[in-house]
Amino acid sequence: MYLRQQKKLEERLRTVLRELYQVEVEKIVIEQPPEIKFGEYASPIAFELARKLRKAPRKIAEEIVAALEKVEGFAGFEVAGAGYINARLDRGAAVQAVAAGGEIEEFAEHLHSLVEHTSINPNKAAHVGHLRNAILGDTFVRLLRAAGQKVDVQNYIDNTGVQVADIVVGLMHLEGMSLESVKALMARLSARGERIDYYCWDLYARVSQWYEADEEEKHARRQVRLATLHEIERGGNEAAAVGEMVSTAVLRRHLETMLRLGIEYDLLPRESEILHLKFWDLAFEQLKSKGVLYFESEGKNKGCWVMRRAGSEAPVETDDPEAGPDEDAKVIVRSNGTVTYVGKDIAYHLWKFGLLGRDFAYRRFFAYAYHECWISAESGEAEHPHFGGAQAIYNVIDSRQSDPQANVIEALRGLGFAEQAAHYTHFSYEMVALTPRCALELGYDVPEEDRGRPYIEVSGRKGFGVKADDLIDQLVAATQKEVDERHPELDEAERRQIAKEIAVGALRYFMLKYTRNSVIAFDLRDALSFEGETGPYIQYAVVRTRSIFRKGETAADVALADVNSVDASPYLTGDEADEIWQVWLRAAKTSLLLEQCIQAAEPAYLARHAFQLAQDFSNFYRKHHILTEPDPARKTFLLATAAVTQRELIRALGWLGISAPEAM
RNA sequence: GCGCCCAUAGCUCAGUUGGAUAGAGCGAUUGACUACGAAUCAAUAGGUCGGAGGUUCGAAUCCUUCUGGGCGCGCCA
Repeated sequence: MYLRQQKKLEERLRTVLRELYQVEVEKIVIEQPPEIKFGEYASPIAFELARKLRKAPRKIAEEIVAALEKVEGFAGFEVAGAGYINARLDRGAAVQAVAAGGEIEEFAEHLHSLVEHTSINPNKAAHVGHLRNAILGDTFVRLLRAAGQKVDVQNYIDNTGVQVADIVVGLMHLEGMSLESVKALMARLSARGERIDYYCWDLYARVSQWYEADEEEKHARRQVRLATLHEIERGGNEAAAVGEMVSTAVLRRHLETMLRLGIEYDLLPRESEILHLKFWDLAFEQLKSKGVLYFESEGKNKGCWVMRRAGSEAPVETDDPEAGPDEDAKVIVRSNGTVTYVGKDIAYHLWKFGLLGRDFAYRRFFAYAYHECWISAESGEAEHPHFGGAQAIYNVIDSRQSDPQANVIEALRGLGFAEQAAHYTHFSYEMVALTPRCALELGYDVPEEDRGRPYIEVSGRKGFGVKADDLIDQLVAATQKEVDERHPELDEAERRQIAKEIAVGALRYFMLKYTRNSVIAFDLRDALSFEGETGPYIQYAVVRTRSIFRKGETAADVALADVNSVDASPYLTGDEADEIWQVWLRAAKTSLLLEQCIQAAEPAYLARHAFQLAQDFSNFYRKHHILTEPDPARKTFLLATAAVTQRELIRALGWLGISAPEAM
């Protein structure tokens, strides 16, 4: 409702400005006044026009207000302060509109989008940093779908990279295992109920140390690593088979971990197929023919195919032979003929946009309750969904990779795909780090020089960090304890279900409440908190509304339909009424928030909005007792207030991937 | 050396395109369960928005510069 009225007001203002002053204003700024008593919308447009029209802002505002006359849905307009134009909604009409309209008001373009997130190297357990990535990505997927977009969810698997090679080195060289004994190890772990990704977490840290441990052996050990990597890339040998087996098992564990948080994928494209299906060869031809890549015959990059780095100045046309080569250029093909990471990424992104001219084969990999997750393959099933060929893509990748991401975009633009480049979003976010205090509490050795730092980066290589499953386990244990104490009357299965929902709500909200470019200095105590600005606080508000309808022997949808027969306006004026109106106003803004979140690629806005609505409701709930209200018309209205809160909170929580339990 | 990000209450963070008196949560102090569930609510204290200039009717927000911190910048992936 709020967004629709805002657009109406915008249009009306535009018309008035045209008629009064013959001016076209590109952007009409409309905001919410600092206090609800000033109305629901405010525009400082008169200030902006003051200079152009050589007139006092207050005078302009008065003229505009006079010209606005009557606009449907608005109670009136007035001038305030030095020249603000304030608009008041017709509150009674607004309540009816909000109660009746449960649908999303405005849709962004109906694009076919592709969101890639999670993308954990399949060589160790997922940790808190990966959780931030997956939760951000999954939430954004839900937002896009809510806005009517068709979205494919992809989780890119680097199954042939150095990190997997490190695990293979660990198994085959440190542990002296063969393919058969690795199989036996996996069977043993599985029989004991141990997690393969946890085993790899420790092994990976050991291997990383082993490379560095002995100065004399260092070079030889690096050679082992490199040789293993090449065997894995080539395929068809024992190291590759071990890598394939272990990385696939770890990948399954990642999918299970994420499923605990309600996160699902449609496709797992793997690097092994990008290599073996020779995606790069096709991309290379395009890049060469369009002149994006050129062969360097001089300087430090002699013998390489390079491209101009994103953000660097276009080379000045010069005949000066002394100018020399662009030493800052990005190497895409090495002098030994192998392609770099960015090169492979360019090929992969051409595929994402349907511009490569080749496709993966596909196999079913993982079954969810309502759909299946597919994986790339060299040869696969004849029938499969269509993947790739998206109009817009979002890559959820941490901010440290902004340079390589910019280079991929630059390559697309160089190839003439300006439209695609414009719809390529590096959905970047800052890392999750541990506070030194938290690291110490978890039993890690923190070097003296690090103790004064604000935070310490999580590192899989060092085995330093909080594993995702451990964190979820701890959260579930903590919520289980609370639920058991509060609800001895419920049976165990119900209590377990509630505890799980609250734990997921706490974790997802914790990861979403920070804006993307703020580093999360992870603190276990904050993450385990269920009070204040947390997921459980919002869930609790919903539980309260459920309880009201249960006790009142009615239902939210009935309450929303009933308010139709009541004139709510008497209950919406005066100081006492402002806090009730505040609930309706906030509830009316969900569509606006959806639009803003998508436009800014920032889920945190919605997280905050949901919290504020829960807070408005809690405030209202304390002051106005619904079920004992003697005036039947007013009671109907108060019930509808609880109902609209419930409807909007459940919807917003759903987009955040958080469910609302029946009790808690 | 170059590039990107950050600095707002004791702590953790909001403040979206520049707009009215800079807001939350936690922590602190005080109060509220004989009414819909206290995982709650109310109240109080707490700020030269890192420093200095500038642009503007108006700056936490934009520009310049300095300080302090983080992250990138490879013929690694």
